[in-house]
Amino acid sequence: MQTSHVPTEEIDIINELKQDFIHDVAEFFKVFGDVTRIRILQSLLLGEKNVGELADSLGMSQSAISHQLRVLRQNNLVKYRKDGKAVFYSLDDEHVQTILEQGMVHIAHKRGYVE
Amino acid sequence: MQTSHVPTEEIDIINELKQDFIHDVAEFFKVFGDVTRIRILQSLLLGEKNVGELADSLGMSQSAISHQLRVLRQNNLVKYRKDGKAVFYSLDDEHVQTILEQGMVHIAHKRGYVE
DNA sequence: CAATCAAATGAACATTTGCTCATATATTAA
DNA sequence: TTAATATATGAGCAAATGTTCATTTGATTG
Repeated sequence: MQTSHVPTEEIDIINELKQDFIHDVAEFFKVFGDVTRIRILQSLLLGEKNVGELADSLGMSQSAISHQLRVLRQNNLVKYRKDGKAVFYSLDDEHVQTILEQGMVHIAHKRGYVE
Repeated sequence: MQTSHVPTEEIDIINELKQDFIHDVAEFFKVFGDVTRIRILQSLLLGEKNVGELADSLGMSQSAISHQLRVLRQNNLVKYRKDGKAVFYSLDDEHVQTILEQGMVHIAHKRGYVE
């Protein structure tokens, strides 16, 4: 066991930060782990859409979509822009797109669609 | 509405494949969306470990870890190697590592740890 | 102003999830 | 073979999740 010059209190604080960090990472991935949300994100890959358009194209209720958009919003996966009565949603940043694409590539490989 | 020369039956088959694909992608991300599994994966970033070592280092029961390892196994996030009574687990492929790291980088950014 | 349309929200409910506890399986050692 | 050790698994339960339904909020139009 190695000795250290860092006080145990500070170690505790660091471990707490680490725990919080892990929690946030898991929470972030959890958002990708739902069929409806993946469908929304895929739809937004093609460009911004308002809530009604998303509900129509996915064949789901406005309420269900709105609930899921809140989850996506709160976790910074999408951003939005108001235009009159409508609210247009789009992907937040490149990380979201990268992670989504990596996941799709991984599954495509596992399924044998790609060598 | 555009016309197409592809029979509706085939379109149906394609849409079903698409649905299955989306389902698999969501299922794949769901596996990353749990604190215990993220902790296991992070631990395996440093090298292979057996079940007991994982349980000890994470301070959780052997059963809980084993249950989660099964989820990770079934979804091809980890592979394993038997050695006597012990079973050593390690990350399955680079996609897993890439996705995990992208997620951590994303959160680090969002938290302001990185410019 | 009232009426209308788009989106957000809260409560309720069924389903899923992750743990514990007990037990089973498998491998090695005595 | 029996005992000991490592891992896997099944049942059960509490907590979390995703949808529907009803209602509210907010913005535009008449």
